[in-house]
Amino acid sequence: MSKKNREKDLELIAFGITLKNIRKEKGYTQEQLSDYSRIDRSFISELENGEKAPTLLTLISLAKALRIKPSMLMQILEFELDKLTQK
Amino acid sequence: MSKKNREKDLELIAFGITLKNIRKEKGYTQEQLSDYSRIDRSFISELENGEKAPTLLTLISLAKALRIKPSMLMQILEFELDKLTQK
DNA sequence: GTGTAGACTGGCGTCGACA
DNA sequence: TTGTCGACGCCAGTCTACA
Repeated sequence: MSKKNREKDLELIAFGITLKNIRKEKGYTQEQLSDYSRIDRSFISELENGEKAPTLLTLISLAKALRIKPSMLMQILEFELDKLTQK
Repeated sequence: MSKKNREKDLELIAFGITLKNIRKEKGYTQEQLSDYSRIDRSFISELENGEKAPTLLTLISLAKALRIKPSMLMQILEFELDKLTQK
């Protein structure tokens, strides 16, 4: 549809917030998470800022590295998304 | 690396099974799900057969079309994945 | 420790068609 | 109704580098 005004998707913003929060709770740096998940650090940075959309496999890799279930990650994402859409 | 005989990822197989099961439970055809989610029908077919990996946005679109929470979809995926890895 | 930019490769996702 | 095929655009994801 109207992709002219490329504003970032709220889902990606919510995912970024979720990822960053969990990472910090676990006390990891982006670089450590990159090592554990084998996802490029610069890409993790972009994910946390809601600039890119991960694939399912990337999502699962990150969840594993964070020792959290993907479904739990999605639950938190939904929670963050609610907060964003209520504003 | 370089697996000549590209065996499919178990995660994608599990996702495909999950997607197909939920779709059938809702009584949708691939074409109907395609209309609701605005994902190409041929791509949905490939997803159900574990041949492709969806992005997070595609995953959420499909979940919405199926009137199920993404976190619930992931829970079922984890269940199916357990069944696959136990064999 | 993080954000970003550029260049690059592979694969996500679309479209049309046919069994 | 679904699987698959070919063609293709665009973006996921990598890598290097710098503030």
